[in-house]
Amino acid sequence: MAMEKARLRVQQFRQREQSILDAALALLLEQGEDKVTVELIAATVDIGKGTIYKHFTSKSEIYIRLLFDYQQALKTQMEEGIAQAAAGDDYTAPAKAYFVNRMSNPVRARLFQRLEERLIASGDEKEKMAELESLRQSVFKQLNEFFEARIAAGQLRDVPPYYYYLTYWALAQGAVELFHDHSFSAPAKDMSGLMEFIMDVGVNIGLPAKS
Amino acid sequence: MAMEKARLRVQQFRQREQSILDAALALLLEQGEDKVTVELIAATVDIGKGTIYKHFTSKSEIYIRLLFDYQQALKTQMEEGIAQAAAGDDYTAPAKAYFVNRMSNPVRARLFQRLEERLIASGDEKEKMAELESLRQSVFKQLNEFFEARIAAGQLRDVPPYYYYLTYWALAQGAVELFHDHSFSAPAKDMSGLMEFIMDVGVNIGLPAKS
Amino acid sequence: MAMEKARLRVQQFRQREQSILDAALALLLEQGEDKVTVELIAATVDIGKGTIYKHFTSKSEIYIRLLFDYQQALKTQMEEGIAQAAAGDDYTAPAKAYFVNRMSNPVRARLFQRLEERLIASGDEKEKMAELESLRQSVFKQLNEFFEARIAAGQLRDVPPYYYYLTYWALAQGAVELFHDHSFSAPAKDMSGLMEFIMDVGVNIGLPAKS
Amino acid sequence: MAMEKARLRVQQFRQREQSILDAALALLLEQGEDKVTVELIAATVDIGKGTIYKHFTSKSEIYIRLLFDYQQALKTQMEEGIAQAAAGDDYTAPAKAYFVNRMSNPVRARLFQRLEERLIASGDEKEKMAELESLRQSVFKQLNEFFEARIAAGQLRDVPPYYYYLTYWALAQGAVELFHDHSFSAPAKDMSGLMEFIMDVGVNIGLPAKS
DNA sequence: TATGAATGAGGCTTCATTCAT
DNA sequence: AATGAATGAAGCCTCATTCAT
Repeated sequence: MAMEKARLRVQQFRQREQSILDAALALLLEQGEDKVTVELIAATVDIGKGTIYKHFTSKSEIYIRLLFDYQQALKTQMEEGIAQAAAGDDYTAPAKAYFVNRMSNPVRARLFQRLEERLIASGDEKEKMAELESLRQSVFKQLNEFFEARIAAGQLRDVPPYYYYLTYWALAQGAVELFHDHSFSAPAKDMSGLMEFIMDVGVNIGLPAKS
Repeated sequence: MAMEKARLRVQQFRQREQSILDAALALLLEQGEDKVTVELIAATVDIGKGTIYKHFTSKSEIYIRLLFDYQQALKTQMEEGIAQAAAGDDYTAPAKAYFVNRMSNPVRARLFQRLEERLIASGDEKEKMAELESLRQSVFKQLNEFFEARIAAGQLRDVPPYYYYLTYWALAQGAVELFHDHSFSAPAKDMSGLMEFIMDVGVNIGLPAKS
Repeated sequence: MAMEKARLRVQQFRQREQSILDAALALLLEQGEDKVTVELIAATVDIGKGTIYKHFTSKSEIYIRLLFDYQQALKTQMEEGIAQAAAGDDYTAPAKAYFVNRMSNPVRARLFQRLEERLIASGDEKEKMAELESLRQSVFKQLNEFFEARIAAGQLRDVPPYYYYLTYWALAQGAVELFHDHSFSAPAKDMSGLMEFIMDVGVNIGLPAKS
Repeated sequence: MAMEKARLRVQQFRQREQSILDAALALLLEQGEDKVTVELIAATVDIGKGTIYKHFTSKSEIYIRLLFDYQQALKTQMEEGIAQAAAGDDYTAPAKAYFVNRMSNPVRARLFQRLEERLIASGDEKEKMAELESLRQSVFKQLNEFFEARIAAGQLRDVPPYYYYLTYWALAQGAVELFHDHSFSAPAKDMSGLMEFIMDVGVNIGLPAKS
């Protein structure tokens, strides 16, 4: 009975932690990094300022947690994409997985890019940032192997394998920026057509000429 | 005599204005947006902080001026590229012009991207921002015509013309980010090879299959 | 049976109280007044923060209890010293008792000095502080009588008796500070020799010229 | 004319700086270290909070400045005392100079003792603290020479010279504490008599037995 | 009774902008 | 016109104490 209560408490605590993270993310997406203060997050969750610091040691740590969660999800999706490509014959699966992840919420993709930079610039929490980095590197490694295999099989032009996924990264990142930038909403009313076009460019990179 | 003096004074005033802009840009490139304060700019130019406010009504206005100057230069280069393509037979000239401009100084490209967002987010100086926007739209219009002509000539796949230049924008913007992000410095030691690869992808977008 | 349980509980409660006091003192000595938070004390004793407030109404009260315990021990030692002086012929016993008490743990002596001041400054718990004061006054009274007797016996210069013990207090207190201050660790490598010298100065205060 | 104005400005700036220091010192003396906030200082001088930071980089720097000014004055007085002793035959001049300085304002003496500790504990401004230390060491050196000479002349017991001035320091410091501690105001109504008594103890330390 | 999550006043510091000289 | 001292809102973080469970 007492243990149940304790468990409940822990659960509530975790839920609140998640509320803070959710609120922080929502605010960041809506209002941008500069406008989001600890006080605002607290007010949004409807808790006291100090409570935030029971869950996170600093504002930076909130950001780190958000980054981790995002990176973790991305990694999972990428691995699924790679596995799918290895199993079947849809060689474009990793590329698509990446693109879909980034473009399913470009504002978010962009936000995390910014947050990470900011954390690196601030020099805070270097250890955590290193962990985050290793998470990413593990995905790179798998991509490297994937592209090496395709090059070896003569399915792609013979350039360093990272050319492929970094170009792809650039294209997706650029698409994210494109989507975000309001200047382009005027000419490009057909946003989803454009995104498909870009994705098509991406998945065909390095492929031998179509017949 | 008095008029000469006045003219001289006006000239000095203009020069000082340029010094402020130059110093601001240099500092922003070196130290990043967050570290550059009005005081720092003034100290760098070796003038009083108050003097800055004789030239610009706010810090934002300095940013706007920088953005204008950059956008103007970009426009000029793009127009040259388009003219070249119209005259000769290097259809890739506009694409290259754009890519070269962005990649010749990726840090700067990135900075301006950021500054513009920040200004938009802050809601300051909306009128000036609109002017900036119309500058960009004028380039878009020319690009639109250029690509429409090429599509009409059967040289490119028949998709809305803005697909081309926006995809190109995305690729270049992504390359800028790629260049900046330190995560990639590890895998990609051959940065210039990679950039060429990306540019190659860009200029070949929409071209019929190579033989 | 129920009574036994109750008694046991009371005993545990008392023990816990002592644990809190012990931990608080240890932490204060190790880390200094500023670094010791209620949370830290609770964590050290391995109890909840709230529990502390079942034993003490405030952080100040913990300090007060520590002061009391210390003052009580000091009083006992002083009374022994005075008794010894009254019985035998070692007239320096009270002085030595005091000095030994203070110097046996100068860090502690200093800490209590500080704590008391802080409490006075804060104006908290004035009643308790008055009690503490009366404890000290009772020692003063005995010392007064002791020195009066020695003056009457012509063994000491005829000045108000409190001159003696207050001067002695000052010397010991000064020695405590001296011991603490790192500026002096350089010149005074021979700390224990110095302390003996000071004690010697102390016990000889007011004595007739040596032959 | 312009230069005069500029000079006037600088002078006013300095005066304000001094006002801040004066106010800070006064508040520290009246209310104790814990109660003095940057905001309070600003309000006392009747300036904005931010203005403080035009004069000092941090709260710690204010404290450092106060410490320096005090230490400098003390040094000057000590050197005069030593010079006087060297010239004439009042060998007690240094001791008296020190005692007078400390006791002329015991609350202040105590405050500076505390401030210095606090700064050392915080680890802030280590360089400045080192300078302060060297200021003190220079006085020590002179005292060392003074006492060495007196020992060599057979005027004092042959113990390490620093025994003398450190014991003296301890006595004065203890007197400062004594003066401050309200517990003693009750028994010792004749405070100035007591202080004289203590000073007498001090200047006679190590002297051969009086005849 | 024991707990520890929640609180929020209060502290330090930064910096764009103003304004008197 | 040029200056730079002054301003104060706003941000992050700490910690003694309270209170619902």
